[in-house]
Amino acid sequence: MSNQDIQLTVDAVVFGYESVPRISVLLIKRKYEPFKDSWAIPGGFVLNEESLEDAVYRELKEETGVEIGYLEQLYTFGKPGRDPRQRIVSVAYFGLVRPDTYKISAATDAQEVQWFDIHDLPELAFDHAEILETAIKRLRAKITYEPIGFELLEERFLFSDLENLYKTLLGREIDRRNFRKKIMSLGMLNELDEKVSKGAGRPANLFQFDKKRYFQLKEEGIVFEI
Amino acid sequence: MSNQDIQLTVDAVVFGYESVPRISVLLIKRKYEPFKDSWAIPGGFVLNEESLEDAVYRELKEETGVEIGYLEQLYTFGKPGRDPRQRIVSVAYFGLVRPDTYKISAATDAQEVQWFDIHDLPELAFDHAEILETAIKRLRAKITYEPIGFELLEERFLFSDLENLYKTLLGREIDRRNFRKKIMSLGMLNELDEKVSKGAGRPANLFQFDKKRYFQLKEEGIVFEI
DNA sequence: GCAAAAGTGTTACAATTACACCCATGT
DNA sequence: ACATGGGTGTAATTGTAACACTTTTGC
Repeated sequence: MSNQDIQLTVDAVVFGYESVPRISVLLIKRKYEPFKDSWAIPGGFVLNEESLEDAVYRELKEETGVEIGYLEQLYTFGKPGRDPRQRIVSVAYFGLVRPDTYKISAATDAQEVQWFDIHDLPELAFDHAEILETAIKRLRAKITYEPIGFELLEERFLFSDLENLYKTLLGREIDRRNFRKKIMSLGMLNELDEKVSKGAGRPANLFQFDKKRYFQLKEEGIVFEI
Repeated sequence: MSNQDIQLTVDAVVFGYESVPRISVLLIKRKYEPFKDSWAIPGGFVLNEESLEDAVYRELKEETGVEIGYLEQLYTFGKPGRDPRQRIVSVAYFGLVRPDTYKISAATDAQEVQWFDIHDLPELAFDHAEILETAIKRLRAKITYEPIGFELLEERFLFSDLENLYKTLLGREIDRRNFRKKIMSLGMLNELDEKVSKGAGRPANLFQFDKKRYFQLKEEGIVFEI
């Protein structure tokens, strides 16, 4: 009927955030040809009876041990020749994980898995550089109009963490006062009654993103926007 | 290596605009099972050596005669069971055509091809209702932050056409004066020295979208936004 | 001369930006 | 007491929203 010899894979571009601060991405070192020993985005073939999302979760778990918190479809890459052996079309996803997951997987170093600063990347296999670039663009754009930044922070976080995340990701200075006013005026953050000291300086309050409230507000047509 | 029996297709959700006004979408009536005689989004199998985009252009041309002006990837649909016979993953695209193309293809009615008002749709085959819904959402969202509306109008158009397009697509009234001020302040439209009369009322000026200027402004960080 | 659509400005209000000092803690 | 990061308010500017009358044509 269609005389096709096209294979289907999924790839997962997973980002993390450390308060160094840096945005990092999870890569694996390939064990087999082609591109043996090159770094690559984790991923693999989709099984006959599993959904694309299931395939991403499975591959990611198998290859890196990471369980993802936030995941969305990014783009489908299908140029002939992107894999030197055969025609492979890959549905790329883009995901975010919290620092706790982050540390665990960096420790689970049995396989060759590593977090890389997105500003200090190795050469990548296949067209993975392009995929990664697409994902970074999406991430940067998306934190300004959807509250996905919180998926990169611990559940309870300092306001300064949020601020630094935005500064790092947007690559520019942010006015602390205005940023705080804006975020607070959205009414999606709960201020907790707990303070944390980072060793130096005045202890800071912990905050929590209120997902329920966010969806309520979204219903009412109020949109997240920085 | 991967024991896959997944087939890959592309689908093209193509929108047009008539100054009735209505937004319409191009559908075909299926000739074969499954869903024989149902309406469906045009599309088909990707050939082994062609890119996904090439496949969309080809299928669309073959099935509807339409040559697309604007095309972008929409989303990839891959749930098992979306095709009753076999596992098929479909990369959906979303496209826009100008009214001239529009009329030609509506006339080229040899095959069962038809434009449907997006508010008056037939039952659709497979999961095509979901695909179409995704595409409509994207279109609605996108005209507010990218100048793709112009791809639905003739190259030279009346300001009122643009206004009606936005009114129709956004489904709400627009203040004519504010809309004009805003669009004009972007500096992406050329006002031509030609007037057109629509039978009744004062003749209106023709306008043209200045793509070069748009890309210049985009470089400078000025963004289109309504 | 009247019906129909095009064209145009001003004012009130809301949102955004710019900007600097005091506070609470650890050492 | 000083170094460090946390927390806060106001004024100027800019952008957005609301609003109605005049102009040009066809009939």
